[in-house]
Amino acid sequence: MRELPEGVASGRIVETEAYVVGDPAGHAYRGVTPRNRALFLERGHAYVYLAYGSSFMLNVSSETSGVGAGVLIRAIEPTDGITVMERNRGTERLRDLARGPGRLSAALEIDRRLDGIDLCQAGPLWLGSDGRASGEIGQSKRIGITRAADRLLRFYVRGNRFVSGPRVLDG
DNA sequence: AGTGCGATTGACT
DNA sequence: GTCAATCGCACTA
Repeated sequence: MRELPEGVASGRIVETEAYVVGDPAGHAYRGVTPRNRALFLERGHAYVYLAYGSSFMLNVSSETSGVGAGVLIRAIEPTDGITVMERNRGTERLRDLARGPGRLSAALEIDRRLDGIDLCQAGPLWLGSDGRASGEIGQSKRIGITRAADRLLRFYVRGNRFVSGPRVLDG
């Protein structure tokens, strides 16, 4: 859920990637730095960084305080605040609003200012559950990385059209 | 202080 | 399908 002056924008998370403890592909692999410090916060905090000079990536810290690991949120299925997201993305194509981590951040106006916030309590950005089943979960290799590229740490709602990249086959 | 490189995207052939 | 833009940051010296 993203709380903005112009209203609430939110959606269901349909695609994630895990960057686990001891993972050479993870930003926490080489220890704490100014950029990745939020990965070492208690699970449920936001780690936001800029990739390729233009795209913000939203992650959720996933271990206890002092241990670095996180989950990258790669896509959401938009449910509320569609108009706001359309304006932020410069398109009215629903499927393109938040399919991909950079697009998701653009749609929800996520940037470094949200780095380190607690996503488990109400605020400018937070996570909630509507109690509904998410659907069948597929598993695959992570997208766009070179190290530890064969690990099956990407998870997505199988067949969901708001998932970026492969969404049917495992592996 | 300088350098190389991405957890991507959008434009283009 | 291919490819360049773009810049903060981690790494080397």
